[in-house]
Amino acid sequence: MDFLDLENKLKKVLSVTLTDSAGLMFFGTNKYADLSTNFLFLIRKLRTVKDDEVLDGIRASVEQDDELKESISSITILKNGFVNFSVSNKFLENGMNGLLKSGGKPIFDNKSEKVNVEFVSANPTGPLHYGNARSVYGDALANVLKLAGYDVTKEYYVNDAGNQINVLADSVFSKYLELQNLKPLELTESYQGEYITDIAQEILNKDFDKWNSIDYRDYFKKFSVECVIKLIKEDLAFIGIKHDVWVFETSIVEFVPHALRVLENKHLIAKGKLGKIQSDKGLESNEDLLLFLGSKLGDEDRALTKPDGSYTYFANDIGYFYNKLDRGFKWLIVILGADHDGYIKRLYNAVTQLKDDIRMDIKTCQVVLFQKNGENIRFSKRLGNALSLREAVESIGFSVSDFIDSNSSVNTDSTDYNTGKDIFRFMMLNKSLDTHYTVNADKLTEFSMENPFYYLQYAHARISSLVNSTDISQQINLDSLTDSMIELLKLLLNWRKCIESVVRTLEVHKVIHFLLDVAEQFHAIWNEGKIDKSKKWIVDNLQTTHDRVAFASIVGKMIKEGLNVLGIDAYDRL
RNA sequence: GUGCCCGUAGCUCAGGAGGAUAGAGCACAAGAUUCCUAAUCUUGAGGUCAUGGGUUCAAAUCCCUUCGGGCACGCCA
Repeated sequence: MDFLDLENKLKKVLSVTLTDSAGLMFFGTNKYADLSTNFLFLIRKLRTVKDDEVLDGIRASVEQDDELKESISSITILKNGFVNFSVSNKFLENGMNGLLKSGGKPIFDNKSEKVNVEFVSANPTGPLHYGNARSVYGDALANVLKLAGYDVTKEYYVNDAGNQINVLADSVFSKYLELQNLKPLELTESYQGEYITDIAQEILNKDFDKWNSIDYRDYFKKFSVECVIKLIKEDLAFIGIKHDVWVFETSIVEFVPHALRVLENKHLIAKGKLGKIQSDKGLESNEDLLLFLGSKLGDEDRALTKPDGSYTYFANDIGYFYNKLDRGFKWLIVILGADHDGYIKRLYNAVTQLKDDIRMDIKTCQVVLFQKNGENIRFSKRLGNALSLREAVESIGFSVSDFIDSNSSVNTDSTDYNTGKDIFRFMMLNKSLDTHYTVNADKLTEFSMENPFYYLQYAHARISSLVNSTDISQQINLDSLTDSMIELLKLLLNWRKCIESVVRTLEVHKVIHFLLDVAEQFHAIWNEGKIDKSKKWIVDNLQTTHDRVAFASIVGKMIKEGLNVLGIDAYDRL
């Protein structure tokens, strides 16, 4: 039993007297109480009541439920109208020993619902760049959902069928010619960057001269995409991401007709003209196209075919999501870049029409702005001047190493950790996806050393040093804890509530903020012990010491579990 | 012009299914360690929550106006 359970139980009891429980809210541990509710405000709206009578009513309800009765020690109503609950020592002690048993891991029922989380899905035309930084959010979100009992699949969709793949193939081929001192292609559009040369060189090393004479494209496409995907996988591994499934656009086109048939049966497809033809791209003729009638769903009509009869990207996407549903997923989550914002509406409209009783959430991440010398940096993948994801991560890791080397009091064992990856993930997961986040490149060191990352790690390291020297049994007595420790315990009992909130809002950064709150209280308690010896974790009394250290171990495990869910290591030493 | 996101302390950002005196880190000022890791803690200063209206017992939070910034507005992907 923790605060999540307590709330749910109280909600059930209290909503009986309300016609509509939608507005019934609970406020977690605050300076007024362990748990508060706006119940009285709501009941006042329904009828004129006397506060005391409402209070008696609540007390009577609580009395009738054994668990509530045991968990709640007092209920009061303040003049301003909040109903405040205090929890009993029994609740705290039971909750604490529950946490001890579960080892910091929030326990949820197995929901066994299949969830697909698609993220990154960058076009396979080059290594990942800094703009893909926020993809770790999708990774962490998938982890949290897994923790909350869902059957989660992390997926990457590879757009290996579009025109930009032709551009990639041409770029590589052109470089391939150049390496042989032959005349390169004259391309209006091409990808630059070392990796293009690397790929071309690799083909050259294999002595594939024959491709000069016949249609080179198919071969160069296939080979180049393979190479680039390898690069992308390495980049992802570098920041701790591994997708469960990679789906190729070329492999799902067969599903497109099936998907379109479903929409057709719902009269959402028709032949027609869009009437918005630009005349400068050789598309003067306004031919009849297959259209998705988004106008029926609050959007605009969208083309499903091109004049040559082939499917548009949109049509292929519908086929792809049909395929996802075909694989049994009930909840589809997609993390897109802000530049795909205008695409969301049509995708959502089409996909949610494919099947009943599914849930779809499309989240966009706003751009991470990168500043150097006080100026914003713009990147272009085409020009090859993009700061790569890898460079960004390494630069963080290196600045940390530099600091460690120059500071003799620091234990250099920490170089065992992939600090760059960990800090990078922490930075990205610490902010809401909606925020327009600015990273100052000139202050990467500052970001490394002054950011809350180490604050949190330091708490974990301190706990590790305590726990290592003590054997921990299965039982902790509440009496052994100081008041501040009990306050911290109350916070810990909100852990599942935090996870539940992430599941509801899909906002992973709440996890870090929760952990930082925990660390803050922990550090404060630690320093109390410096002023008052009786408040230290390790004291003269053996039993007290055991109980306190055991409690600290819960805090440590929770921090570790929380960080691990986010794909970040918890450090035992700094 | 239209759509989405944002505007909270000097800076970077939390808080946002409405709720009690608006928070953190950095930067700034002053303190704390003979003893569990001072990468810590305590205290201080710093705010018209962009603006103007509306809904409500209650608005940083919800709705509308205006202003400012970001990202998009193809039969490309």
